[in-house]
Amino acid sequence: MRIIQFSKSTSYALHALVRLARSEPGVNVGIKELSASLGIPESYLSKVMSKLRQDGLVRAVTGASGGYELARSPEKISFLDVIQVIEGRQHLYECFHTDAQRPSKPQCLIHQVMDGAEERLLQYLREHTIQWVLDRRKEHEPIV
Amino acid sequence: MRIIQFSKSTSYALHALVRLARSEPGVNVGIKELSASLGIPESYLSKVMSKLRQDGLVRAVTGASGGYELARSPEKISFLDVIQVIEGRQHLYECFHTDAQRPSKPQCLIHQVMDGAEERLLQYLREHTIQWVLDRRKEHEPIV
DNA sequence: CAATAATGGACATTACAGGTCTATAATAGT
DNA sequence: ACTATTATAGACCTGTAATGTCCATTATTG
Repeated sequence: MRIIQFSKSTSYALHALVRLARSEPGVNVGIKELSASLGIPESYLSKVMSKLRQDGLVRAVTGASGGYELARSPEKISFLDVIQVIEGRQHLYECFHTDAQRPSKPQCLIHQVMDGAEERLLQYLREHTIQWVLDRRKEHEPIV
Repeated sequence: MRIIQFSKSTSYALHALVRLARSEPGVNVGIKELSASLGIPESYLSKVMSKLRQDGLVRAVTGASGGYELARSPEKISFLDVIQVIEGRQHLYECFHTDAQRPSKPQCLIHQVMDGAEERLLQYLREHTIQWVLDRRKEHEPIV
């Protein structure tokens, strides 16, 4: 049965963004340094970073001494932002009979419950940002 | 990237359970009737029902005039129960570096956020049961 | 014994996650 | 201008999971 779990790419993206948020502003971090410090395959991480750039979460500079930096401040990048870029914006649940039988008719009750559950999930992810991680990070021993 | 969405099987299972909950107690509903009334391929639905039986959500009787019935009352079957049977009990998130580098060490902060989000989701699914659907069903026109 | 019905296994198909490699374009330093 | 550096986009490969079908077996009722 389908694995209901965020992809590795999401994990990669989140860690990369925290890493970028920790570097001096205005300093580009190259894919080599990024992948080495996080332990992620370089060629694959570059795909993920490309996607983050296309969706406006990071800026990229090509050429010597180029690299990546955050496109906006860490408190403006929520977990939900990152997840939606990587995983897409599909809903958590789709009734097997949607589209076919009811074009935008009132949802069935099962569907309503699932949408309610999704909203709880999204709300929490919306409320937590990269900055949240940075703040907590100062307190404990620096895990990530 | 991996689709973060419940499988069709989960949708099948939820609809089937609501259907069983609506039938007279003590009456077995056969796979033919079940699949016909829901519009689900019979051979595939039987797989799903088998799984529900193995995990104790329904009882099955083989042989003539056999079929399925709920193993316990609808208010004791939560959405979470069903989902965990079908999708498994994996966590919504796994850091790409778990196991390998930190055997049961304190989670990284990203992990903590994701676990928090998961808990909100699970809580909502735990609070909504098959009976919840039956109750609401009486009010509106019977959608599902 | 015969008809009915669930079970379990094998199997086919499709899609996608994860990953690699390469050619191309852009940039900084010499 | 040349060269080294770096991101980008594309093609390609592999394994695995979701969906679904089919069949042989087992169990139950009449």
